[in-house]
Amino acid sequence: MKPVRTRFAPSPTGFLHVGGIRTAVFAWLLARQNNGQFVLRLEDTDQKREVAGSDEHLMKSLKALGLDYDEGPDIGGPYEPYRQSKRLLGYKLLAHELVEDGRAYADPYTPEEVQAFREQAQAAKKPFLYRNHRPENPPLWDGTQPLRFKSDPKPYKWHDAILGDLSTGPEVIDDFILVKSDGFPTYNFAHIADDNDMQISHIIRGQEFIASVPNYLNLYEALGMEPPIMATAPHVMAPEGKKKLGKRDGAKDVLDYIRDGYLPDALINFIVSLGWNDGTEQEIFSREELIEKFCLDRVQHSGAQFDERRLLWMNGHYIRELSLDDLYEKVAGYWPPEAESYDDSYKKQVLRLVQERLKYFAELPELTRFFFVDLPIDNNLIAEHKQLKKLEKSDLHELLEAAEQSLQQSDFSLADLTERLNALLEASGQKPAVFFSLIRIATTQSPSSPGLADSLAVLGKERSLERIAQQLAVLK
RNA sequence: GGCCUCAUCGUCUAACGGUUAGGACACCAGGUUUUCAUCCUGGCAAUCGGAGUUCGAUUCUCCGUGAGGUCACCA
Repeated sequence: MKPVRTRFAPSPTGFLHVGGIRTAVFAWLLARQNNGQFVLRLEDTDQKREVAGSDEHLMKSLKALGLDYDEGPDIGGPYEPYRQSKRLLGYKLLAHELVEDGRAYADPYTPEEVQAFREQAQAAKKPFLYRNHRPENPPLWDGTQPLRFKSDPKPYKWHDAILGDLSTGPEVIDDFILVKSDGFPTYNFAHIADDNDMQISHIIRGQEFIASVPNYLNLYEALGMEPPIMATAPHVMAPEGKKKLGKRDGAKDVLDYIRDGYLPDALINFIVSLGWNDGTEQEIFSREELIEKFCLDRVQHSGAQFDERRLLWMNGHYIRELSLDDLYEKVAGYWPPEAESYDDSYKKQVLRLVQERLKYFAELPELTRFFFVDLPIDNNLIAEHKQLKKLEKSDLHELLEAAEQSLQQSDFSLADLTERLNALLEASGQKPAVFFSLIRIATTQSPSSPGLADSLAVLGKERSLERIAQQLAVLK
């Protein structure tokens, strides 16, 4: 068997989103699983659509997800260059071979004339086939006309590593363009030449290419090349509606997920499990497990809707699994600005308290700000509290004052705080939802927080009592 | 319109032709003597329709229906 060499071959026309990166993940897994190579090749043959800087952006995205490639435009490799715009000579030579073999010819029509043929076909409600208009005596190809493949229409049966056996009739085979009038090859031509040159063993791509495969098979034959294994991954669908996930549906740049503090392993787990499972009830797979267990023939045949809530759950799960030290290191850039003057030990105590509720790192400031700075008193927290709003101001004041007195005696150790809070509760005859909420609001000025005793212990005596005093002043 | 592909809870999915059709996310309820979160328990919820093959179809076949893709000098 041929060594496994897979590739990801995006065109540099923008950022990478969850839908677009899935074939890259599959290809990467397959390469790692088989001790093969994963190749990055930039398909920059359409100068008009190219977006400046997106090549760098693509490479950054792959690296951020830990999808390390063995060969690529920035690191080179045995088959360089890995950028199609730098491989033009090779395509030209191959094109001339086809011309000499009588398998390619110059297209004599203007774009307008071809468009007229197309409209004719459309009006007749028939599929457009250029070969119905194939010229009898095409001009010599001088490089200024498009070069077309002279196809040999026939039915095809082939095996797709994901979808299984597929077949089509001769009616789908056409004389597609190999080289455009600007001298650049089309994707249809260039990828076949490159995959062959680069010894690619598996092509994994989206189902938008499935209709073109018979044409590719026809071209492989004309070139005398052995086609690689083909695998067609179904689309990732937009969360709303039933169409392919795209940038217009608000599909986010994967780098934005990384910036918001999604863990690469969680993203990979999520992307792979969107359409693949190992047949057991396992949901969480480490990268190593995925490399070991992933297989193309268990990839779902139908499209999968992108559900961000599931990603959120999964990321939270991965965050909870992290050790405190590891998490602390990872959230370094996410603290609220007010945290800057605090030491590692204090921030770690805070982090320990919020770890279980953190879904992604960018949430850290809103979850922890009150640990670092006194927030202004928010009267709405009491006014809109479903229990506290029923009580008179004076009653609230009385309750909080009792708390103040007891807490003044406390050493603010977690054990002492817990004991005192429970004693206070009992003495007051109030429900915890009332009494503890009041203290919690007074000391945090936040709608939610970690456990009360935990929060107070971290905040410390001085600061807690100060905040209670301020709340008392307002309740006067 | 032609051709190709697909079809199980709201979502992601499991089920050698024989299961009370399983799990996860989300949601709802209860518990862990404060909120939120975590964790635990429970609940809601699905085989697109119709024929056929079979003792028995989610599973195999056919016909519908629906959805997606494609019919570019885009990839």
